[in-house]
Amino acid sequence: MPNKHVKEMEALKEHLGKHQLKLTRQRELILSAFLRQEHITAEAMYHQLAKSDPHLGLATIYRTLNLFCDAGLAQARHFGTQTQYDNISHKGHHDHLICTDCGKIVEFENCDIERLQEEVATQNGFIIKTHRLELYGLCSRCRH
Amino acid sequence: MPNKHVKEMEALKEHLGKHQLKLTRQRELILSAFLRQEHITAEAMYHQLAKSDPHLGLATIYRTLNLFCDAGLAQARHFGTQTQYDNISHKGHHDHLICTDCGKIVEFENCDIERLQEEVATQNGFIIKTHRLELYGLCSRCRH
DNA sequence: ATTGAAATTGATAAGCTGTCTCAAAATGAT
DNA sequence: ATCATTTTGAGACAGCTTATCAATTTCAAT
Ligand SMILES: [Mn+2]
Ligand SMILES: [Mn+2]
Ligand SMILES: [Zn+2]
Ligand SMILES: [Zn+2]
Repeated sequence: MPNKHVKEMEALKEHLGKHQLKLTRQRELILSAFLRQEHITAEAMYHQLAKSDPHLGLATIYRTLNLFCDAGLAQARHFGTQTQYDNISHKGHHDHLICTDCGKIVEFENCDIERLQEEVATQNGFIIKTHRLELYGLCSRCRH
Repeated sequence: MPNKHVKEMEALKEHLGKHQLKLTRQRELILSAFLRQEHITAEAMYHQLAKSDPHLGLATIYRTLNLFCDAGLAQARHFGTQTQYDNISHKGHHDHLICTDCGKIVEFENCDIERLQEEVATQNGFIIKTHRLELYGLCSRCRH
């Protein structure tokens, strides 16, 4: 576990402590791998980790990534067919631009859009809990 | 087929003609049922139509609703677990507010948001083809 | 109206992603 | 060190949608 992931490790431990959950070798391992990327699917991580840990089960990966979501370190996104687990440990809320050709994902944040969303909700008597904004198109390289 | 659905029927016929597809009793039937609602799942329509047509297959419903998507009459949305087929025949693009408590869905359109989306895309070198904006929360009734 | 190539249908098998089950192993409070 | 509790791994299972394929229907050309 690299030194730079200490803060996230602490956050996980705090969540575990609050919910009578245990810290296992697998959870440490998966956290370390997870924090190295921005978005990853359970299967992709399964294959990635199989090289060093051939007996790590896919179910454990799913369970652990979902645990990270509960702990506020990850967020599940549904860009394509498989769930992408988004690393939100060191950044706040954000939305995505997705290239339908090469799969490139760009994260962005736009306060004006967020404010207008609240406005729309208020006009309709809603109180927003979460939202999902995804822009699909072609990135600069795939456009040509 | 009610008289008021003639325009959509024509749109479907045009799509069929352009793609060497045939007009069948099932397609007419499913179109008629589809146009009576704003959003519906394939299974919901299956059960709805089973009352009058017990032999209409679920696969045919799926195939036909996907055909409507190709023809521009419908749009597939993924609010929950099942695909919702959105009737866009008589309205343009729109986004949704969804109550997580009672499932109520409100459609809205906000040009300012759309414009800001284009801005974000341009800043990142993207050209938007489609987008998805969903606001999840509590409606006025479920808030209390 | 009849023909016949091509498309469609219905029943069901299969596919895909993700969760559940459960015996064995690991954890950690005492 | 003990031992109740949690976790793991392997595979079964579940939910939703698409693929398969023989039988039927459509429709353009007689
Ligand atoms: Mn992200
Ligand atoms: Mn709609
Ligand atoms: Zn691209
Ligand atoms: Zn509600």
